[in-house]
Amino acid sequence: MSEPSTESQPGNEPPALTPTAWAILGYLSLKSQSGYEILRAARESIAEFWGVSPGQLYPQLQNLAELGFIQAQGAAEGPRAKQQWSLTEAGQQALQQWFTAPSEPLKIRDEALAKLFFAAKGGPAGRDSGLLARLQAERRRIQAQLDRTLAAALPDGPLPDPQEAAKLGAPELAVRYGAHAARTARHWAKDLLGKDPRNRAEP
Amino acid sequence: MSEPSTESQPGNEPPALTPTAWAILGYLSLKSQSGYEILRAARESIAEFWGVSPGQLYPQLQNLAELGFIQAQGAAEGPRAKQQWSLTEAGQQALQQWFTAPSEPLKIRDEALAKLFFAAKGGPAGRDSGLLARLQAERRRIQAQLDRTLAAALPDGPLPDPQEAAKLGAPELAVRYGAHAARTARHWAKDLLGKDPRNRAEP
DNA sequence: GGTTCCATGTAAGGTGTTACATGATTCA
DNA sequence: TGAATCATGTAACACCTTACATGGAACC
Repeated sequence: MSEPSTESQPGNEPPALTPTAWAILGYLSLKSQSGYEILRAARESIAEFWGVSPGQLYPQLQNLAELGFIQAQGAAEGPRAKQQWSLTEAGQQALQQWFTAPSEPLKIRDEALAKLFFAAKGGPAGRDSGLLARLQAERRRIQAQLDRTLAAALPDGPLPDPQEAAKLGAPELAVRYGAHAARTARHWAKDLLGKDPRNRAEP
Repeated sequence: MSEPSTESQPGNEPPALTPTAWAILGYLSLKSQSGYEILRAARESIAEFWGVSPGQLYPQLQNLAELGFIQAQGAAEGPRAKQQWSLTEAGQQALQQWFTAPSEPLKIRDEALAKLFFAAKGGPAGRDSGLLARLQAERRRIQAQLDRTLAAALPDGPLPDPQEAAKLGAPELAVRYGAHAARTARHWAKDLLGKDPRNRAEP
């Protein structure tokens, strides 16, 4: 009764969906595609911080279709024919509500860090024989993965505002932003130069 | 036949245990304690990157006891009396093997990052109305959590070698190491000064 | 004696991964 | 036609979290 409207509004609660389901809506908002294409795209972009596996994806496609958030592009031909999916109006609204809602806290499972913790805390046995050094080397590998993760979320294409990013405070993110800005500048330059045949030699 | 010995050696494969089980062995290697104490300790230290929940902990205590990696300190008195556990020789060996073995890859589930990804990729609708700015602000919060996570693994107490840490290369970890070193220096100073009554006023 | 916190344990449900099964398509 | 790859789907299992149930201990 007190609700001004039943139309979903930006401030409304998003529906309760699984992580995989949100990934589906997200990818279908970019373009209509099949489940398999979503799987491949996810593996190449968000996999590091937002895992998507087939065992979850296909059931969720059915589920989202029943909820009316996505719809099959054409009638399915044959039992296992390729099926294109597209986002519905309701799905688009749900996605916007998801964007606006507060996020789940970050979850990490980092085995190398756990080992480092216990080995460093434990008796001198742990610190013998280069164990700590090797664990730290493993941590460097993990850190590289974190870099990839952040790079995936700050892609070359659409830019966060530099002034916003500069205010973020966390040194790591600032560094990352610097790298990102440099990369983007290269791309800009490449695009601009590419339009002029005189500059074709320049990478 | 070709194995030189059946005694477990540093290079051997560790037994297949769940993450919670390794946490138990790790904490019992520091001191004998009860399941509840492990739960509390984990909440205050490794929780950010190595979750431990009661629903997993108590069954795993039984499991590890059956495997002979831990043992009950005294006979259980009453059905739900407090029970102390300690690490066995076999448990200590398993832990050492775990330290030495390669680690599972880092796993992250970061909802704010996923939103940022799709909102930035999507149409201009995503970039309207300060949405991106708000998502970036959420990222700053997440970054603070990452800082806490790393701080937990580089505690004040036992130090990784500064020269090793300096070689890590990843700027974020280097920055973190700097903060850690500063904090440790403060603690050292506090300890040293504390021994001399003339310095008691100094924090 | 009742309340509060300590402490162990269980049940239910959700999430996720892997491996496999099956059918379509393509290309040699 | 056969093999490889695309594509969908399922089953089994591992793990995790939450919420709850139960009992002991301490304190008023």
